[in-house]
Amino acid sequence: MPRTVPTRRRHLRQQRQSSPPKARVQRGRGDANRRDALLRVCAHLFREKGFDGTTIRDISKAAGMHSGSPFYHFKTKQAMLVAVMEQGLVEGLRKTEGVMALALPPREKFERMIRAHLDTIFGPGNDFIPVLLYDWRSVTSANRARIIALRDRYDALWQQMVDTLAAAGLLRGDRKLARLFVLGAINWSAKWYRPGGRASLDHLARAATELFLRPARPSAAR
Amino acid sequence: MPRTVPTRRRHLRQQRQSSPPKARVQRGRGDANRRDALLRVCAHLFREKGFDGTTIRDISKAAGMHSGSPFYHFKTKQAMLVAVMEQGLVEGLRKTEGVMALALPPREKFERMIRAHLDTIFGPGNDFIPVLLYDWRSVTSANRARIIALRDRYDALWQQMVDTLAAAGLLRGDRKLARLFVLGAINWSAKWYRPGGRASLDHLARAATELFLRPARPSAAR
DNA sequence: CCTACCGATCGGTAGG
DNA sequence: CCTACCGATCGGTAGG
Repeated sequence: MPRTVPTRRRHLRQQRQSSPPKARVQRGRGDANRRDALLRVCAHLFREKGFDGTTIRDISKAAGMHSGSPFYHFKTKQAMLVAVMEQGLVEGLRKTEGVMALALPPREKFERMIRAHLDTIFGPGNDFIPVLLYDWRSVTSANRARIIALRDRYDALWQQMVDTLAAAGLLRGDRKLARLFVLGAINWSAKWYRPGGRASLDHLARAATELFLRPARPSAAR
Repeated sequence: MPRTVPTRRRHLRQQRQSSPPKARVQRGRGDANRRDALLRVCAHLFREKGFDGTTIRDISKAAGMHSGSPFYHFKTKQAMLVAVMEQGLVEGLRKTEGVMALALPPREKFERMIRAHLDTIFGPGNDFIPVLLYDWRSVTSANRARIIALRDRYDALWQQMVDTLAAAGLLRGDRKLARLFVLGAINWSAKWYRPGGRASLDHLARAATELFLRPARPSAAR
């Protein structure tokens, strides 16, 4: 792996120090790539070993840096955690909005929503949302608000989906609790499902749909 | 809080050292009480701050001891974690077996099972199972087997419940996945439910039953 | 991003 | 269980 243009970068930093404070992401293109790679490493390690269980030195080593270097890209370890979660939510939100926008019957759309969510959890390199799901506890209270705002948008999409299903008679019971139970069942799969096993993600999505939804009312029913 | 009979205890330890190795729980009744209290403290703190996020000094302070003292009761911090999980499983298992033994129609029994599981998660002082649910990652591979064995018995009870429901036509889809989804939905509630809020645990159990089970077939159906 | 380093903290232990 | 303590490690920083 070639270390890209170190001279240029050092030059940019000098500029930054002498110029008035102008946000911080002023570092040039190579830095942004490096930061992304570093963030992927963080997501992967946080998922595997937990935030508290992951060392700056773990991260540095996995990213091919020396132990002090991650702090060139992130101010603190906590900032790495927050960045991981935000990136995960932004991507997941984009994907979920895409599915919600499809013109599909409720049942098919529900299955696609679940499938998309499963991909967010188990897709290759998708370690960002799992970190959110399992290390929320480690997020400082000062940092929670921004993440919660994104998360609320995610929940709103799912609530909309559940309401549609309930209105169509495909799902019963308290709608808000239904949303929480459905998402919980899927999120929990991160604990037991391993990609590459017998069941595919398609199969999981199908099984969840069968479990949660009633058959389309044929003629009888209410 | 009176410090109970320290002289007696010291005496017992002397004996233990001069006698042949005879397991380790030979410490007298006062010690056992103290150990239980210590374990409750561990469970509480592990649940709140995570295993990695909890310090021996946190534990010591909350238990009213000095920093080296917990190691009189447990060999390592890891041993505390394992003890917490095992105690949680043993108690949960006992409770669940009790419900399974009841002579009830499948639907009612399912609701009771869920209610019992919710109590295991949210009941006052019940911090043991939540630690198992959220800090499995911190369990050393050498210690996993014993916990898994207990866990398998727990899962077997639930599988039996789900199979009964499926046979009665109250639940559809892959049975093993159904068990995982149902338990996942309930387990996940630890993330969002807080006791003392609007909804009671009874309400949760009812809502989950409504969501997962179909209405008893009235006359039509297969 | 590397080098060299620091103060704080952590799990654990000896010895009583 | 207390006292006194240790070696290791950790997040983070100055300075280039």
